[in-house]
Amino acid sequence: MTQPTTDNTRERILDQAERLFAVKGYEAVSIREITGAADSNLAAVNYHFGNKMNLYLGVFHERWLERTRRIRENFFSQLADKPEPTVPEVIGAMARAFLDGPLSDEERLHHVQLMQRELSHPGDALKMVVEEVMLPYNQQLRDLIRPNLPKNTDEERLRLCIISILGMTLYFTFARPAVSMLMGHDYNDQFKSLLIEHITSFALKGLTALKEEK
Amino acid sequence: MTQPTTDNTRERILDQAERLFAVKGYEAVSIREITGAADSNLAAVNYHFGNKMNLYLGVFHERWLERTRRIRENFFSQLADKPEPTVPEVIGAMARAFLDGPLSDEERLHHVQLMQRELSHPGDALKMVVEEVMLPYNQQLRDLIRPNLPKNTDEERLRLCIISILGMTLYFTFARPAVSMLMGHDYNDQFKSLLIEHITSFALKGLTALKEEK
DNA sequence: GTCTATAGCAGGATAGAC
DNA sequence: GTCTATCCTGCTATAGAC
Repeated sequence: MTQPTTDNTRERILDQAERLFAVKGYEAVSIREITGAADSNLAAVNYHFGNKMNLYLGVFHERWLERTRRIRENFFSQLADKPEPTVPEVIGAMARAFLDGPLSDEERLHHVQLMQRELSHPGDALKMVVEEVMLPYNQQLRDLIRPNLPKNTDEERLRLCIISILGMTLYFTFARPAVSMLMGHDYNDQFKSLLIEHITSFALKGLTALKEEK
Repeated sequence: MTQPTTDNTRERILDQAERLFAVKGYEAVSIREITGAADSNLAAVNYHFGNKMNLYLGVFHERWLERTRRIRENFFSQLADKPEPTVPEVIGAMARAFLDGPLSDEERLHHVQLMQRELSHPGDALKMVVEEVMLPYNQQLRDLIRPNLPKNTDEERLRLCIISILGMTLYFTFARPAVSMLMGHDYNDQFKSLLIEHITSFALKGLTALKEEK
């Protein structure tokens, strides 16, 4: 009675596929493993998605994209009552949305890992990731920050700054095992707060480099 | 006559394995593909390395590690005539060593891609990468920078800054396709110079966040 | 829409000749 | 050290019963 009898199988497959693709990577995961974890039949993937690659793209279109929407909503809701947010407010909201936002720790990790794979080993989903998510999000961040910068700020340098800030934030997420080893402790709530604080202050100062162009 | 008749096959396999593992990832590459590209026999991998995973680890031990050594040497040689380098000199040398150092563009990309894979999808080589390379390199950077910071600088915050700077630099290397799309142009020499300049100034300013702890 | 069965193939690994 | 031949496993994908 909980579900209106609609395709539960398809959803379970998408859930498990996202998790497994994120953790192990596309080639390392077999359809057998996915359907096994989803408690469905081996043939279900081919029935619902045609083939394995299509399932992978389906994960991006039907799961990953929806998550980015939630992250972005969280980001904007933090700024909702601020018609003209300051730079630290913008950066802080961004870092919080990514590191402590609406996703569970596991979701967040999988989300960034999937993105990460496409960025460093471009595949069929990269174009979508960049054009539908990264480009618009980068632009929105620029537009929010630019009013607080000198009028003659170089557009190209501003873009580099935004990429740096996002790159830094992503890095702290996907390289979590390495960061833990380097810092000598786990990703608990206290450490996440420290990270958000660090990213905000580091990026805020970093942006001041824009004010001193010759 | 060029080579003293020693195991040329083994070396060719390592070369091609590194390239292919970096470009496609461990699971996506077959032994057949590697030995084919290396102009050697299918059985050569098993003869020289025992199995596929051992070849992968061999790539890290016999190729990847050697490259990090060259990058580090390049870094130190830039600072050789400066007994007490300033912060921008240290950061600039680091960025140059990574983005425009002793490696060819292709080598550099493969090098960072391999590292990237281990960081975001931890495997058998991660421990080695972190313990033998990242930990000591992070520490060396800290030791070079600390003398230029206030005495009471928080060690943990300094660590986070170093990780941020390296993360940013790595990001600009491995996410090259995405960065190109976001910036609207290619990675030519001019753009690399701009990147080095950007990283140096952004990181220099970012570090000033350490001076204002309450 | 779900399942079984199986085709058809590619993969890692090894044995044994040279 | 190199090569061929081969084993065996596991994969994707599909056909066809239910």
